[in-house]
Amino acid sequence: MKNTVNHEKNDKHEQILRAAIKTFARKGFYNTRISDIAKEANVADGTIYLYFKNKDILLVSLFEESMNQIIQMVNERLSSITDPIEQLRAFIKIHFELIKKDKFLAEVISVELRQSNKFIKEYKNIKFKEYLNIISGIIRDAQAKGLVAKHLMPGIIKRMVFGALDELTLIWVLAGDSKYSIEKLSKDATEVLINGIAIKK
Amino acid sequence: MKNTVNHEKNDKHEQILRAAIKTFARKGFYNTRISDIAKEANVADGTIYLYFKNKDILLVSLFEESMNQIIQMVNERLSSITDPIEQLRAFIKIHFELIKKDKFLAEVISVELRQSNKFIKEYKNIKFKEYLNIISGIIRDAQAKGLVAKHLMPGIIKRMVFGALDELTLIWVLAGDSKYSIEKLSKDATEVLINGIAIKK
DNA sequence: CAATATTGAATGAATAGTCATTCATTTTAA
DNA sequence: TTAAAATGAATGACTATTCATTCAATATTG
Repeated sequence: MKNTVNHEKNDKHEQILRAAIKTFARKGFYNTRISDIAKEANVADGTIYLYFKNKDILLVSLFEESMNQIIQMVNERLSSITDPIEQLRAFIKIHFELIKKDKFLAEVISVELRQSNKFIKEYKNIKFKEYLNIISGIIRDAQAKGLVAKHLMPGIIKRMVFGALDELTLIWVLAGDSKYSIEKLSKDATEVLINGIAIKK
Repeated sequence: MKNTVNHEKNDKHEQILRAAIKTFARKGFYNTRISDIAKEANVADGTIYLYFKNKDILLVSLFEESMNQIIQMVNERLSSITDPIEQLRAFIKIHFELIKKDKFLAEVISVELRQSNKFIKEYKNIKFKEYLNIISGIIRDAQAKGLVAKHLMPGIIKRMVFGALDELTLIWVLAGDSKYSIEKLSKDATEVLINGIAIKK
């Protein structure tokens, strides 16, 4: 018997996730019907429940699986850099690259994350914390090397950095007009954040 | 006839708004039932519809009326300051003061604003833009006075500043533990943002 | 090699609830 | 007394989830 087609990574799971991302991005989690996702994915409503326990879990899976990929790729790219300030620069660069690569996903994460963190029971969003901790790790490293003032708290700085980047993400994904290019956003963000955090020479 | 009680700013209107803020903060807009708000406000479900056209409008009114007050108070406080860098410093200070004063409102605005901006039809949220434009106004003024680099775009900077402050707001209102005090958040935010934006002397 | 049986993925109509909004009725107060 | 305000039960629309059924693909059998 030849290798059967079905031995490759199950198509439907991915197909439904992509449809969910696209639909949540367009209409938001609460305004999206399971039937909307089913239609977008070209499957029956019931099929979705063969792959995801319920609508909440669909959103959670979407976060988890996406954050996993993002974290892995960020860590990979940062691992070849030793200077923490350069790492922060790279982090910002990668953040915007990812947004540009998957606008729908960026929109879902940016718009739905807060709601989800707060309202989906049992969901602690470890993966999101892990993403934020990449930033605080860089800051701590920089402080150890005397590149960032010791009195700034990494737990606060990571949130400021994320907040600033996330807000810029939002204007880019929500603006129909591309008033600001990703490149300009990335450039200004890098300049302000590095200037703000690093000790001037 | 003496001034009747009803001639003062209608009690029920305010009563319902406060109940809505409290309930939206606790459960989020989509998970809040009109009956929840009614119960919190000690009125009947139907009474809410005498004061607000529907649930969406209730949220919109909440934003509008709150932002009006906030904008007025910020403008008042900034008007006595001439140095734009000092204005930015004051803006951040006031932002955190307001959060401390009304935690529920801060939470609703921070968590629901994105959703609402995107999904409530017809609602352009002029008031929120007005708030952001206070920041860009300060930046433009600072640029004119040579205190901020000309190549930074005020439309981008205002969003970075807001994003950073808003994310810090979020950790404060969502964290049961007060891991970071408002004062520390305010202090670190001010330092990083001013350092990031202002030209060093 | 058929013919038949088994499997389980996929379907989508039906269910079972939920909740925003309405409005006939009651209460308030001038 | 009467107009306005308030009430809350009833309505009607909406939708997440279920599950009996279908059917294509694979396995079994003679």
